[in-house]
Amino acid sequence: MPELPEVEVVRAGLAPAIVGARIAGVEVHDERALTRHAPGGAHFARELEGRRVRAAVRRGKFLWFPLAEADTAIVAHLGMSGQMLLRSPGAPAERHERIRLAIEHPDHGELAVVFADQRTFGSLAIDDLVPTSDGAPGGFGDPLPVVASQAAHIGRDPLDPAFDDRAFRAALARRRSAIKRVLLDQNLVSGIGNIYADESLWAARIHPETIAADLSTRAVNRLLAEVRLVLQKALAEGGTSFDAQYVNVNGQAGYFAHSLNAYGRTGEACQRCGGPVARVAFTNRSSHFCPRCQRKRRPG
DNA sequence: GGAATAACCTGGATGC
DNA sequence: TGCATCCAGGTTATTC
Repeated sequence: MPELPEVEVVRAGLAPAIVGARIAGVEVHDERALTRHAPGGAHFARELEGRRVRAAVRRGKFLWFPLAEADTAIVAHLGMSGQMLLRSPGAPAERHERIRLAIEHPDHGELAVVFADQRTFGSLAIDDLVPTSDGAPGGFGDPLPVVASQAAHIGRDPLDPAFDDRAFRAALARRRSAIKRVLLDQNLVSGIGNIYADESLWAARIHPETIAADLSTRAVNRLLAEVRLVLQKALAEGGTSFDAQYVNVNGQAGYFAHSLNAYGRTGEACQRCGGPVARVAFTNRSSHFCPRCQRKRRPG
């Protein structure tokens, strides 16, 4: 499931090939991949053909590719199973291929950027760039203070230099929801999904059902530090892959699944205390944690 | 405005 | 073997 590390691996892999490239052709195989682009496939293709890509940018799980000499960008969200793959021109269609961009790069020649998506929760769109509310760069990969409008509502991610730790602590102090739910709220802090929420809470020894406002300042600081460590480590290992759902632009899996301590380890011994890792229902998904060393604490 | 929940979707795993 | 059901989960609309 692509979360911040997986999306960043995709961005970093695409950037050398797509930045500076001219879009020579667009093939839309499945309009469901354009649910965020209301005018439809023909409009999407017409607007992109002949344009040049200026940058490859990410905030949280959103990617966008600003177009040169324009205030617009191609915005991409991978959803649960989206992939962006670099292929040779004329390469056979990928399974679940939805959209293909033919590009021409001044150094790398002709390439194909393939958007494939099994569960069709992901999408591409052409979107307006709008000024950031804080004047800082819109995301990683572009120094300009603009952000794709579809990503403007989400918070900055914990690895963003402009992330405001103090505002995050203040927001948590107002929330009476479980900390796990708050970590998944992209409006507050972006880039964290179910896997890295479980891993960060395990590392910080915080029970996922702890009310956010009940966490001490010290606990919130510890959690933020662990969130950053977990994301950076996952990024260094190429992200988390359980199956073919997440791969980099070359179709290769990441290695962080081998480093998980809580997520997907139901019944196994906790790497810290030896107790069994538990799995409990959490809204319409699951939480994994160690009941022995992630105890619910009294407020304060 | 905050909080909670359902719906969207496909394919692998599981049970009968 | 074949069919039905469950499960995975990011985002958003809806409801309270």
